[in-house]
Amino acid sequence: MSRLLEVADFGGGCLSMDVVEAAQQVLGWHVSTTFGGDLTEVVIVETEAYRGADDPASHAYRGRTSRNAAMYGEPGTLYVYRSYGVHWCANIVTGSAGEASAVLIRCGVPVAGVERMQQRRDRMDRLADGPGRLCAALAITGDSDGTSLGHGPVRLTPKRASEPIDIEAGPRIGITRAVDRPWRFVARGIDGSSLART
DNA sequence: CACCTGATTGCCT
DNA sequence: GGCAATCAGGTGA
Repeated sequence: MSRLLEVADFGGGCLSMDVVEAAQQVLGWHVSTTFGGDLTEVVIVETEAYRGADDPASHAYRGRTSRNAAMYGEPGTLYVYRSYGVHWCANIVTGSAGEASAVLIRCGVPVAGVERMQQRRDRMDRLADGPGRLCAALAITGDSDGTSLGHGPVRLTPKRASEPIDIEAGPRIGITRAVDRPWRFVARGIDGSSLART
């Protein structure tokens, strides 16, 4: 081994499993960026699963377009899209290449570079509480769409301790199709994911 | 080509 | 709680 790997093997292939399972597995993992030389990092505490062609709420439900092309890449690929023409949202591609399943990162707790994130957000709190806010705090934009979370500008790190996390499941937010699927997952007890959602 | 709809957020009344 | 910002894709004429 130890040759340059094409695909990052996150925690023993966790990202290759079903997206609904992977969305729970990545709770507690870290996402970091070093744009401008400043390290900023959060712990993932809330996710949503979007399952490729099977899922009416997925961007990939109606097939490949220029926007969702990154979803069809290898597991561990970063998919970034613009939401409502205003914000950026970051996803972790899972499953197998071509499956187009991805985990939306909805909320993170800042653990490094808090000051830098406060500058980027122009506020002191609620720095990464929401998919658009999280990308703003980490300075993730469409420029990083399609890059590898293993060796790209945006890095994903499996959690070290495998202590069980108390996971609460519920319906996904902001969608109108397949609203009955309880594919939103919140890690309780890590703190920071407790703010009201209207 | 025109119109509608979002995997959202923050500011306004 | 209401609603504007802002644009790519989906849909249908």
